[in-house]
Amino acid sequence: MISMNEDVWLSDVQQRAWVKFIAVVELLPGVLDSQLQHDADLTHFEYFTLAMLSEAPNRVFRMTELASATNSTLPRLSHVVSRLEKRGYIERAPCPEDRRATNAQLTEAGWEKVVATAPGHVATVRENVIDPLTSDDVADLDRIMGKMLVKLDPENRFRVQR
Amino acid sequence: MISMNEDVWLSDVQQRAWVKFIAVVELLPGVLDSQLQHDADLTHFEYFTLAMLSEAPNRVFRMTELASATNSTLPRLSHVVSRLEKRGYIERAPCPEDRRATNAQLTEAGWEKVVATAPGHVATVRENVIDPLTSDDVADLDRIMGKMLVKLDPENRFRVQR
DNA sequence: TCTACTTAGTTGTAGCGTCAACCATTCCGA
DNA sequence: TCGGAATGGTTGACGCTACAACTAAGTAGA
Repeated sequence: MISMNEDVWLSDVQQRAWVKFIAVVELLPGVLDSQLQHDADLTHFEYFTLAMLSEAPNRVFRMTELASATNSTLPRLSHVVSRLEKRGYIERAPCPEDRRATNAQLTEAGWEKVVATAPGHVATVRENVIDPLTSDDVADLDRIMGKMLVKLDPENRFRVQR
Repeated sequence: MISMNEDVWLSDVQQRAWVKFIAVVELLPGVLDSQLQHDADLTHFEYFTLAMLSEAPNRVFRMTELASATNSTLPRLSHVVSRLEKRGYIERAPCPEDRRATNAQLTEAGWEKVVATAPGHVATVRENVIDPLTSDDVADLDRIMGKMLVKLDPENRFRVQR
């Protein structure tokens, strides 16, 4: 587009990689969302929130921590937690140590929801992302995404192992 | 989560790659959107729509083709084109060959918008995606995303070179 | 040529995310 | 200890997307 000037646009090789990458970035969320919506009546973000809680000590997170772990803003998380609370998957409780803070606790029903939902979700991830790759590909993917994350998430809010 | 059973979840290596990858998939759209919103008052999808049109023969696409090229549904595209039309970047015209169809034509103002917006967008792509990678990484990224696309976009709606 | 089906596109509605405004609590310096 | 700033979180309004319903035009079979 515009010109192939290397200062303005990308080289052919870079361009081809970028076009494929952005296509995947656009397509993948839709695939994950439809499977979860269809099979569990959850958005991917809702599932991800429950999954993060399920891995936390005592299945509790403070809202700010949970927002960080899911890379969401606090308002977004607050809305989502409200919905999940209405459905009985999460309970809110004031944090004793800091009375400004709120703890989000995964309920038993929430835990069971994650357990019931995970296999289908994992199957979708396998089918679309992992299985098409060789083990060398997976290692390359890990390395490349790690490099991008340094730029995209310098504070490591997502708490990814680096 | 749940168990490390290989049939249900992923191996450690796969898990690490997946966690990083999904983090990038969540973070990248926000980065692209903020830059474009801030510098050009466009969403990434709006920019992408204009960019696809700018590369089309005569800068015209039928709505269905444009929806395919941008991987959007027709309703979504219709709304977006309506907005871009109000801003003078696109014009709609009935298609002479098939009177059901509508042609979306990039206007001169739309072309100039793309030309003015592209450098900042490309700089963002470079900074966050391309520059952190070696040329070997770029080649690996191209190969890996190509494999995923076979699953995610079997019809090649995105019309990516394979 | 009549009818039923398919294709192309638009519109309205409901739901989710962003942003700004707001309240409560805690921290910190004078 | 008092007042301002920073932190933690919620709420409401607005904008964008998905979904469903709808119109219009083309297609295919009897």
